Amino acid sequence: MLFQLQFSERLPTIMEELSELLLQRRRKVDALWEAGINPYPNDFKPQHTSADVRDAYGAVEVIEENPQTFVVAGRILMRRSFGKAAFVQMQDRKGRIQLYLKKDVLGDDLFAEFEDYDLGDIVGAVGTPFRTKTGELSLAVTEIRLLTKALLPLPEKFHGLTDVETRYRQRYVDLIVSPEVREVFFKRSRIVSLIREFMTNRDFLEVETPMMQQIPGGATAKPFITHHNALDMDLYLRIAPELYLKRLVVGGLDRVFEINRNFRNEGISVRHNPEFTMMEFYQAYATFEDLMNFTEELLCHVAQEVLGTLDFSYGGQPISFQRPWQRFTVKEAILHYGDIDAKSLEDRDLAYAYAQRLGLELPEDVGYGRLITEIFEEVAETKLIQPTFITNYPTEVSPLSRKNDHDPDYVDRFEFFCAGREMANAFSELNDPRDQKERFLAQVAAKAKGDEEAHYMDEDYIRALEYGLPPTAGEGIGIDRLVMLLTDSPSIRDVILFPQLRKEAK
RNA sequence: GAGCCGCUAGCUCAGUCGGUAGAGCACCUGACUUUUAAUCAGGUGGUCGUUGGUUCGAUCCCAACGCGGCUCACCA
Repeated sequence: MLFQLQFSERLPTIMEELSELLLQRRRKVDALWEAGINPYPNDFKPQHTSADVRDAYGAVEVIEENPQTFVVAGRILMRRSFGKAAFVQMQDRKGRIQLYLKKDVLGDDLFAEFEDYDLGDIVGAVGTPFRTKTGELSLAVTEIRLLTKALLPLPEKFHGLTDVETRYRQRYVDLIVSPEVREVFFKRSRIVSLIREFMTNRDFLEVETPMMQQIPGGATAKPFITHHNALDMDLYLRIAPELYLKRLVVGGLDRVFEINRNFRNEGISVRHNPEFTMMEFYQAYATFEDLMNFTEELLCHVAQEVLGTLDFSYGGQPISFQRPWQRFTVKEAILHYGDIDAKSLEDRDLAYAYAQRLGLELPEDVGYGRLITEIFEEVAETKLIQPTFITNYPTEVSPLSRKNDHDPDYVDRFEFFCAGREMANAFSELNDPRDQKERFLAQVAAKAKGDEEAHYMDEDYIRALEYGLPPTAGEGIGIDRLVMLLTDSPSIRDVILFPQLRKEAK
């Protein structure tokens, strides 16, 4: 086995057109094999991380004579050599630690081997902590070993990797050299964990529902289509889990949540990736008003834990999560941020004329509900910098929401905005199967008229409602956008490890 | 899908009013046993995104295309 591996590794390199720089590294690997050294061993077990060293000695000013020995492993990022000694900066999953190597400690042979290491190589080292003249905590290395040879050189140490295309395509390089990028994804993981913990503590059950659906439902969006060969059936990648989660509430799982991907076949922008992560949750016997309070509690908890404060900034704008958060109805927001009086806004034709002045291109027979929703999005959405709940959405644009008891033209729904973006959408659920069927039929009619994003009829969902969905409120929170907000990231691509790009140009 | 901007060494960037390119880092050689973007001396490294066009000559001017960024449209 070892022989085969060495044999294959030592086959003459196919003469690709490689620069001298790249050929040098390959020759080093050949030389290692020839010297009987495996450049890719897998028998070194690190017992500590850089954080263990910091935790144990970071606060110790004067380190005693016989400190603890640490066994660490990581990637070499920097080296400063002095002939018979060298400083090396090594990075592992917890951060960076400086290693100090001396020829008289390592011996001539091992030191010579070390001198052939390159930036980017992965090494294992044994050493004891000490402080350098300048006070930096370092490990005085007694043993070091090459664990993985790197064939490609790392980006420059000072400017790092700034080419955004390379950062997204080769995220592995970005993560190696950009501590602030690592930090964003550590925070993302922490945010998701906190949400999961918060939900679980409130007795919500985490579930997973189909990503591949025969009828894409639960949102107004264009789906991706795929095909199952054995069933010879087209399937849609889900645009939302909503209808499945509510089926579970029918089934008696009356507090459920799911954190997972949705897929929407739409444009890509700093706010949109074709696949994105949502948390959706449903709570029986709750109303959309309960969920406003719930949302405040959840997001304040997450912000406090992740940032240590409720006051932070996004893109240079101060944001305060201090409660209570402001609340407007759709119409109040239009009147507040737009340039139309209350009486005119109530008049469909005058409102339509206003929409035209705003440059909105709407069909002449557009319904009043959709009309004022479009006006709201145009005049108010980007101005909602501080956390804001918007309520009183028209029934026309809310085919899955419960009608308001006092005004059936509006539904018991809110959307949550912050930093000028929609972050969440929630409503008391429509659980009257006959009403739901009529709403679906209206959507089907709209689809027949060419509305690509109108909902499909879902007969099984109606059947589920006929068994009885308890009074329920549900909400979806955009995780990527929340992470953007809490990490001050200008683009959704900065919070998604592998954002969608076109195929790489040759 | 449209508009604008960008693409030069492994990385970060200069540059050529058209005469086939430079720097810093990295790498190689040498000096150096406490550095912090270590320092000092010398050196290697490029089909200037791709394909055409104009021209005696194109990395530079023009066109198309590719990829990326931003804005707009669609949307969460």
